Amino acid sequence: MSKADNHDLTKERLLDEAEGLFAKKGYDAVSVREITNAASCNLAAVNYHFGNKKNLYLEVFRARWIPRARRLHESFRKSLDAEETASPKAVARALAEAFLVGPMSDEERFSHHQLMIRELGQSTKAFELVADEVMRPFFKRLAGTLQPAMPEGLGKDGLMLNVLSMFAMVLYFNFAREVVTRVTGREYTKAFKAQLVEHVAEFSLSGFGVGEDLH
Amino acid sequence: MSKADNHDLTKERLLDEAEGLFAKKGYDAVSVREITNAASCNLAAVNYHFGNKKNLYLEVFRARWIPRARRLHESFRKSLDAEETASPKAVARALAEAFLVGPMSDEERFSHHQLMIRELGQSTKAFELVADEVMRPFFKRLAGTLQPAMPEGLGKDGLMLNVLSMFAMVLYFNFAREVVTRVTGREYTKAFKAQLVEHVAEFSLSGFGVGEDLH
DNA sequence: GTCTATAGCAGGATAGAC
DNA sequence: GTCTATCCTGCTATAGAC
Repeated sequence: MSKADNHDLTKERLLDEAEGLFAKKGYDAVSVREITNAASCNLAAVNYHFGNKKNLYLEVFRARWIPRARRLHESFRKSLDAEETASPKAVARALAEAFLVGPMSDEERFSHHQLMIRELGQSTKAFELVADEVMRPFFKRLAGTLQPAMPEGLGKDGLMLNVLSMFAMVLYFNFAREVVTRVTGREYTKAFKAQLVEHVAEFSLSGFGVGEDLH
Repeated sequence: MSKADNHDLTKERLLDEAEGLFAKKGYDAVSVREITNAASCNLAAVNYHFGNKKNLYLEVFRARWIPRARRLHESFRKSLDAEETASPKAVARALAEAFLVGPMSDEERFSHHQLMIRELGQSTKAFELVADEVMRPFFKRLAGTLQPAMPEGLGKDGLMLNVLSMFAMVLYFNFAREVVTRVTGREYTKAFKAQLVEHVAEFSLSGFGVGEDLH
């Protein structure tokens, strides 16, 4: 293995482990020692590769979170293009599918949404990044796609509130698993996730008030 | 002022300040020094009154969060009883109203939901408390209220998913204010909050699929 | 009950050998 | 690039004066 390879590998491992730990426990609850242990490298590696802990956190967003969000949005777009028309029905289903089942593993999806949630409340630098580079464009585009099919008289605000509500659901069902499981008695099996997709798609579709049934 | 008064006041101030700070920054990001400074008392006060930091956190939930949640649920119940029948329409509106405007100040509501969000992801002792003593009973009862009015063929699971979806919205609009503001361009004024209540009520009502219009 | 002082430890960061 | 050794800051928690 060349030095460059090793260099990259260490850095990548650090990013991977850091993301998992930050997602699970939050920035302040994770120590640099914990991260470097998990990545099987030395304590000094974080400072060498990223300067400091805060910067590692930011880099997790830049190098991992944002690209994944982009992949997620692409996956959503693709399954949408497969349909003939971008009916609200198709949009609702494609979005639910992408976020609740989507192109990533359960672990990855959980980390992804945990990190998002942790940032949504605060106003950190990572939040700015996520909000401006990913969320805002995504919501705008989603609103644009849905707009032609929305009922008359629904203003720009109303449209965006519909989009946000739909997003609120996928977010909740991803990150509040514990509560969902406790209240419904259901584990996140394949069958239950399919049911969730169905539910979110139907619920949002009706919520849009377009008077169209999913079935 | 008697000693007992002072004792209580210090303890109460500690709980108040601790809740605000924990909500804003998260457990690990807040130091005991920060809390005692905010409460204008001595560093040792936390250990004297609560034993240790972790226990203060738990006590914030026991003495502040849970009672407030109960008040919130009562306020919801009351505005529901004022209506003639517990139609889905009335339920949706009352719930949105209670959680988005409700009986508390903006600051208080923000703290309340931030703390909830922070716990939803983890599986801490505070979460157990919140989930078992407050959320589960509330959701069950809500489901019971809605059940008679739900469409035929909607199973127990489907009903609970409806309840959870509705809750997901009020949660999101309360804690993701920054994003909502950035995306809609709207601040959380009285008018906008009224619009949010309207939206959540309408969206959920349609989402329930009961084929009834809010107006 | 409230304070000061401090013990005791874990954290982030760095210097310098290899 | 990676490691060890170490500095220093800031934390929780407690002992003991008042």
